[in-house]
Formats: sequence, C-alpha cells, structure tokens
Amino acid sequence: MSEAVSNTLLDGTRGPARTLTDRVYRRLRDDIIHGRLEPGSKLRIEPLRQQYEVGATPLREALSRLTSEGFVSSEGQRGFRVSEVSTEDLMDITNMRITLEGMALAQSIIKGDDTWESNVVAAFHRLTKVEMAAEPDLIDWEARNAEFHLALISACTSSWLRRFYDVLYDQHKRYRNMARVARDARRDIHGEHTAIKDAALKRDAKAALAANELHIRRTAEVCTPALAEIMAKRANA
Amino acid sequence: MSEAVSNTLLDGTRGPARTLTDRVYRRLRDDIIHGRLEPGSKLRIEPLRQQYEVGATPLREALSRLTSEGFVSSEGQRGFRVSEVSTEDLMDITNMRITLEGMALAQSIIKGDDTWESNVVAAFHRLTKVEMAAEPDLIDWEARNAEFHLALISACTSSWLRRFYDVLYDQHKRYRNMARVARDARRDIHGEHTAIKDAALKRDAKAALAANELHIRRTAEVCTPALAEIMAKRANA
DNA sequence: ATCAATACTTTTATCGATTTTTTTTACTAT
DNA sequence: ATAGTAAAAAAAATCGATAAAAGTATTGAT
Repeated sequence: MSEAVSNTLLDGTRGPARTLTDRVYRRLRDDIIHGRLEPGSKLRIEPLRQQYEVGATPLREALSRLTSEGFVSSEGQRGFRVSEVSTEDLMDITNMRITLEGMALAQSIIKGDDTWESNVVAAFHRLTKVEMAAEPDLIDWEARNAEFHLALISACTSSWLRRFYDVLYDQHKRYRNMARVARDARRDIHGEHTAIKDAALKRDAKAALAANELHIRRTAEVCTPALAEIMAKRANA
Repeated sequence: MSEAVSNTLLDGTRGPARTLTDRVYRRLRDDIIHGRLEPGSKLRIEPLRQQYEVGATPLREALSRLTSEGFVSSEGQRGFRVSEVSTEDLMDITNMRITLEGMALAQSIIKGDDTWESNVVAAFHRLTKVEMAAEPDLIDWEARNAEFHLALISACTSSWLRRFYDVLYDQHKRYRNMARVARDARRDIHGEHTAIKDAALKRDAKAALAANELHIRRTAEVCTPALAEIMAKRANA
C-alpha cells in the first residue's frame, strides 16, 4: 500500500474519519492546502481513484464537499479541478477573515470565562514553545498556530460564524503554504501573537481586533509577492 | 414518471442543471427549504432513490453538498438527516445575515454604478407589482424578494461575502417558510423595502443598513413564535 | 424479570461496470 | 490552408450489486 501524495495529515478537521469518503476528503483537502495539487489542475477521476485507492463514489463525494468549501471548482459534465488562486482572491479572503475572525474574537472577549482564558494561555504557551525551538517543525507550527487562533475565538457562541471562520482560515492557510511563509524570519510573529493574547486577556476588544488585523494583514503581505511570482511563472506555461 | 415531492423549483441556484446530481441536489434543497422534508427526519438512501428516481451515487453526492451548506447533517456510517431547527439557530442566522448582508450592502452603496442603481429600481418595481397584486402568489413573491435583495448587494465585489450571503439567505428562507410568513398582513413589508431602497439610492449607507437590519429582524420575529409552536409540538411526539 | 450474547434484518458505504457526454483526431470539401 | 463534419477516444456521470456496519429481535443464563 503505497501512499503517493500524502499520508499524514494534521488538518483542522476534527473527529475520527469513520468512512472512506471522509478519509479521501481529508487527504484531498490536505493536498490542496499544502499545494501538492496545483491550483487550476484537473482532478480526473480515474487517476485519483488509483492514487487514493478508492472507488468513484467516495471520491466524487469528497470532491463535492470540497466544491462547497471552495477548494475545488466543478462544471457539469466537465469534471472537477483544483480552485484557482489569485491576488484578488487572497485579498478577499484576507479581508473577510479579518472581519469574521474579528467578530468572533470580540464575542469571545465579551463571553469568555475562566476556562476560555486558561485555554488561550495554554495554547499560547504551546505555540511559543514551537516558535522558540531551534529547528522549528513546520507541520507542528501550523497545528499550534491554528490551535492558538481557535482558542482565542473558542468562546464565540455563533456556530455559523465558526463555520465560516473555519473555511476562511484554511483558505488563507493555502495561500500561506504556497508562499511557504509559515515562519518568516524578518517578522516578529511571536510579538504579534503576544499582542493579540495580551489585549484579549485584558478584555480590550478594540486593541485585540487591531492586533489581529495587523497579524493577518502582515501574513497576507508576505504571501502576495510569492503568489505574484507563481502566477507569472504559470502565465508563461 | 411521477414526481412525489417536488417538481417545479424556483430556488436561488443559478445556471442550468446539467447533471442528475445537480437536479437531485436542487430538488432536495428546495424540499428542505420549503419544509416538505421535516427537520431532523432521516434521509434514507433507498426510499429517496425511488422517490427521485436516481442511483445512489448522485444522491449521495447531492447530500454531501447539502451537508457542507448546513441543510443536511451526517454522521459516519449512520447516514444523513435533515438539519434540525432551533430558535438559537434562527437567532444566529438572523444576526449573521444582518452583519454580512450589511457589509455587502455597504460595499454596494460605495461601489455601485448607474447599472446597479437601475437594477435596484427595476427589481424593486417588479417586487412592488407582486406585493400589490390582489392575490399574491407566494412562489412568485419569494423569487422577486430574493431578486430585490440580491440586486441591492449586486455591486459587492467580494465573492466570499456573496457565497456566505447566499447560504444564509436560503437558511433564513427555510425558517420563513416554516412559519409561512412570506407575507404578513400586519407588517408593512413594502414600506420596509421602500426604506431600504431609498436609503441605498441616496447612498446613505448608515440608514440603509439600519433599515435592512430592521427588515430582517422583523421577519425573524414573526418566525419565532411559529417556530416555538412547531418545536413544542415535536417535543410531544 | 434482567442482562448479555448472538442471530437476523435493515441500512449505509463502496465497488466495478455501463451509459452518456465531451474532447480529440481524421477526413473532406471549399 | 481552413472550416466544417464524422468517427474514435477519453472522461464524466450514473447504475445495480455487493460488502460492511448499525440496529433489532431472540434466546438463554442468572
């Protein structure tokens, strides 16, 4: 049993993957987010079937779900393809994420209890440990980062807001991975995270949202030139 | 060829339904939104197969898509069921719709050009005609109403905002249909629509958002008691 | 009577094969 | 050459059947 594209996955999806559909969904999602499946490329059923070692039904089901989440686009009778990327889309996602994550954060700051506070502190601590490590593991960092941001908004009561946030976070993550800027030396990511955490725990919503916006915008800014380069290279081919 | 649950559909989905999956997706969606498929009820494959006259594959694919949009919930190896309704969910959807539709409206007011203006006026006119009709056709009203609200935000440039709006609009529509309050005599819906339109065309974003919020909130308010009644009745059975 | 283990039934999830549609290729007339 | 058309190939969509899992009823021991 050879795993061609991906094997391990540390994505945002929670709970056990009970069905084959679930597993192939997660692997496809992971492969798209991590750029192993190129934006715009065709997702043909037969090759994928063989690669992931599944039948057509679970595969199509997984692709359908990914279509609803915007990772895959489909046109009737013309199959599926990996969703395109663009600077406009990155901007759109960035702005939406700032707004929605801001809303969720504001709610959390109002509603968050002691458990929320300690979860934030704990997640921040775990993230810090990875950030300070001599040789930082990217996969690990990704997971801890997601955990930290999730902890911050975990006291948000709106499940629809959470649902939309999850989609946007992972969409943004795709762009981040494309530019391979999980950790940019020139940026003080740890400082940015600290600012968000401190403001949140002080229940200073305004400062927290501002710090969060700055954090997200800086991340996006680092992605933009790398993305532009990738787009240019693609335009030639 | 007998159509058991639904035949005609005037849903928000655009473009032709090229594939069987598409058609069954739209019909299921329509049947859920219009309450023909009861919240919480099991969606068994075999009966649905026969009812909609399709194979298991397109059916499951449609159900998967609906799961991503929140109309259907699924648990591994335990099949699909129609998503539950609750007053909390209605409140959540209402608040989210107010915020996101507000954002989209504000963007439209800033960016909208002459074409946008004339589209709003035209959609308002068509809606007015249906509203003023002696015997108002509910299906027709639904479509014109959606058209009007869509015209208002049509100059919004964020496709993610549009995507989320679409989901929320239809989710809200489900609750509206449950309470069968598409047209409530005691409410001056036409007046509410007029207020939104006028403020939008005057480019008064603040007033437009306020009028829109009032409109959505009033609609939700009418739904709440009817929903509570339905929930109570269900609790007994 | 109660509980647990087991056989049976129903339902879900999955596969391999078939049908339908699109895309590519080859051919012909202008 | 070029455009149009027909045949062939490739790919997508779909189906019917099978395997796996969950749920239900039955039996027997305490």
